[in-house]
Amino acid sequence: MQPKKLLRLFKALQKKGLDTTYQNGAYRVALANRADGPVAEVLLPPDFPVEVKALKQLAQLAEVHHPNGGKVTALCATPDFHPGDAGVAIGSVVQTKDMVIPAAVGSDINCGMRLHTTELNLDRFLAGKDRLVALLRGDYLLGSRDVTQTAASMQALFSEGLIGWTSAMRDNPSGMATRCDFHQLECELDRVFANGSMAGDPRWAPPALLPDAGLVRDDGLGTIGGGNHFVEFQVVEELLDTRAAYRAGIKQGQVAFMIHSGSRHVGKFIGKHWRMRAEAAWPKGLPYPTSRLFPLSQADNPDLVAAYLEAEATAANYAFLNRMLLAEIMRQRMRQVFGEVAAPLVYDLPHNITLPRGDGWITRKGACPAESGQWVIIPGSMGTASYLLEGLGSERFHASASHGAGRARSRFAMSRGGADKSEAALGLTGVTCITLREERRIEEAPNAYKPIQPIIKTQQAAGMVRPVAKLRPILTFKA
DNA sequence: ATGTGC
Repeated sequence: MQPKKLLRLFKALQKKGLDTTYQNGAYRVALANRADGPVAEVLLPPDFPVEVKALKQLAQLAEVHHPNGGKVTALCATPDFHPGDAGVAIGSVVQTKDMVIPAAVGSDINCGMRLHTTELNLDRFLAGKDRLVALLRGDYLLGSRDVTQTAASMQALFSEGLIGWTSAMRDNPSGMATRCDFHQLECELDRVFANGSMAGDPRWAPPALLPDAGLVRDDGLGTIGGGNHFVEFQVVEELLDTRAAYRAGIKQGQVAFMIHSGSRHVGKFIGKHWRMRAEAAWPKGLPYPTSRLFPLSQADNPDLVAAYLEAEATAANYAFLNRMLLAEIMRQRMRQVFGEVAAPLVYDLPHNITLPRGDGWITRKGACPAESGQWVIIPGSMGTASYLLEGLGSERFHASASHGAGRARSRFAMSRGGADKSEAALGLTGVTCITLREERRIEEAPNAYKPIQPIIKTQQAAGMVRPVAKLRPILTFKA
């Protein structure tokens, strides 16, 4: 969208009675029609496209409140902001007091990023690339991974996350876990957000994953998933903050790998269950919110709020293990091809999660936590650079940052008949992407996404993040 | 996001 058109949109919002001003690179919108209503900061690079639908969804989110107590106290939108399917835009950060909104996270609970460096340089990597691809193609795309485990270790995972799972698995490993280096995994727990271990409970997990006896064959763990999720080899192209890079253990010219995935069907199950629960818990006799975004109120039912957060944590724990196992598959195959190559974890973080902050909660949907000193990982599309950054804890943006470039064109727009599907038009020139289905390459092509550079620059200028390293893609796997 | 739907 051109700036003029964007301006017209904000003028239209003003006409609706919304107080709208432009201050220091962000549109500041007072979104609720009341004096104490929340203000939304919408950070956009100059001349940047944004969909009206996404802004309408943000305005809708601002209006969520519970008649028995609970309201939205502030919102912001990151520059990769785009419309979401479930009525909540991707790139929404919402601060709530005395309530939580299950729909604000949605189904992709603890979708997030994981970054590893490796000891390999580009030449050594390229020499083994074909063998590695042959092995990984089977692991990632054909379903041959083996993460069979006991119901007890699944329970430990759901209730205690990675700490629970590693201690349950290390003395009696099964499946691919027999080849895991548990000492390494435990040493790396402090490089996972919240140690990858949140307070969950197996009672919220899909029952099929928790049989009374015998082994669990779960077909979700160690899988990439669809959409923008990927596993990718990259090379560290440029260090933008050498001191921070040293702390992260990342060196120029190194081959690295990055993982973007979430809680798969577990998050879908838990997310859907709790959107329905929140609807059922809405006070009888009162009109439904037209947005159908139902909050859970602390004053109305504190146990239900606690149970929801526990359920979200249960799915989050599963996502942490999913990304850890995707990385383990990578390490195990790299050992097969290159011998004993170290591939240490830099960081693993969620960008789809509810967390306590101040005297309320922050729900980020497609936005990274970026508290002061926290690592932030922002992926580009499969043809463009990804970044490691450091959070600066900007209060104006609720210590948050974007989670990617943001979609510019829908999957349908990319794949429909008549669309130019040449490599040049897709922006795929020089990109090696391994997919099971050709349509994924088209739907997820670089030109389906907005440019990453202005998104990073704008957030840097706004004082949200400091870039540490730029990573260029070499080889992408997409399911 | 989801072995799904435009």
